[in-house]
Amino acid sequence: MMCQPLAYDGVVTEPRWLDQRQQRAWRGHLAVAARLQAELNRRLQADAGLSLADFDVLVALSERGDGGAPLRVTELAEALQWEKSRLSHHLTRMQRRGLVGREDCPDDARGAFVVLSPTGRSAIEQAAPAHVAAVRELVFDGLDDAQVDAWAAVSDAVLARIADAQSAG
Amino acid sequence: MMCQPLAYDGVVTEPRWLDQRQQRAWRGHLAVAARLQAELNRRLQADAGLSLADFDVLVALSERGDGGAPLRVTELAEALQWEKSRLSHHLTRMQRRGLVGREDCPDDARGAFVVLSPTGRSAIEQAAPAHVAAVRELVFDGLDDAQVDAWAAVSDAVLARIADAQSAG
DNA sequence: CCTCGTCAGTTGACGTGTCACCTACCTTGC
DNA sequence: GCAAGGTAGGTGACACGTCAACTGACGAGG
Repeated sequence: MMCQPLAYDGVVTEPRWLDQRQQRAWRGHLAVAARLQAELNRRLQADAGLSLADFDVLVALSERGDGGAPLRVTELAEALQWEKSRLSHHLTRMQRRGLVGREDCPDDARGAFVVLSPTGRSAIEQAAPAHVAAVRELVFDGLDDAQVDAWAAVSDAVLARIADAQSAG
Repeated sequence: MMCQPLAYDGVVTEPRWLDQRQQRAWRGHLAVAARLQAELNRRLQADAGLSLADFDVLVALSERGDGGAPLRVTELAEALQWEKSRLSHHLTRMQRRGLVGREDCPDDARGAFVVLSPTGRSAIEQAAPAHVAAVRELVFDGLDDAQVDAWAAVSDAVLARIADAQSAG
């Protein structure tokens, strides 16, 4: 990841790169994306020994609860919007650390279930409150409702354009 | 990086995670950060053989121009807001591909200059227009001026809180 | 029942990022 | 001039992501 605020003026002059206002927003977004991720990751690592990726996997698993049907790898990948390959690698690492387990799927011999281990469950339960607090502290405590709505609208607009580009591409 | 839209409701109930509006904004931000980075990276890779990280390094170098004093590694790290270790690794990889070179620094025998090779210069000059176009297409063509300003304001507010948190330790 | 296309999931190679640590050099104070 | 501490930069180990290729199982058509 992770690119950084740069003006680009040295290499891009025609057609004009971005106007002043756009450049400010763009650099802001890049900086926020990079630092927020770094800071949240660092805190989560420091006080729970988890990465953001671990956290997301564990949250997705714990949301099914013990009662529900166990999650298939592909379902989990869908929920996380991850590539299957990335998830497979990550599950291998998490399995090595005892956070999750894999189980055979009786209905489809190709398939596999992913299950939350007791260790994984207690890790996520311990980690979540501090993570939530960090997001509040670093992000939402500094924004009013109107800003939050405006931000969401921007995100929706950008996501729509990305989706368009990909379906057209 | 890159975490994904998740509700977290299963693990976080008290104090209440985020309200509806905050959750929408948060998930939006995470999705935008992840997909925009992925899409821009993919395009840059596909049509110029560069990663976003390569691009940023090359832009920073090319902004000094041939006339200016060559960049010290630490200066470059500062400009990019990268850790020195990360930059050192990345320069090694880029050097292997012939995009940049390192030169001894006469004033300080510990130091090193980073220089843009002809290959690197032509790579960045070729890559920049399409990258700019992609940012326009995916981001700014879908936003009006008010949205762009609002977005920048949100970024500034979040960055300020992150900076506060870090200086407070 | 067999085969051909597809699907679930894994693997290996490789580029990337971080942390901890190291070396070589500079600088300051004596 | 020299010891002590700081600085510039690099290195190795390891976690993470992506791409392409692979294995084995499913499932529809003949």
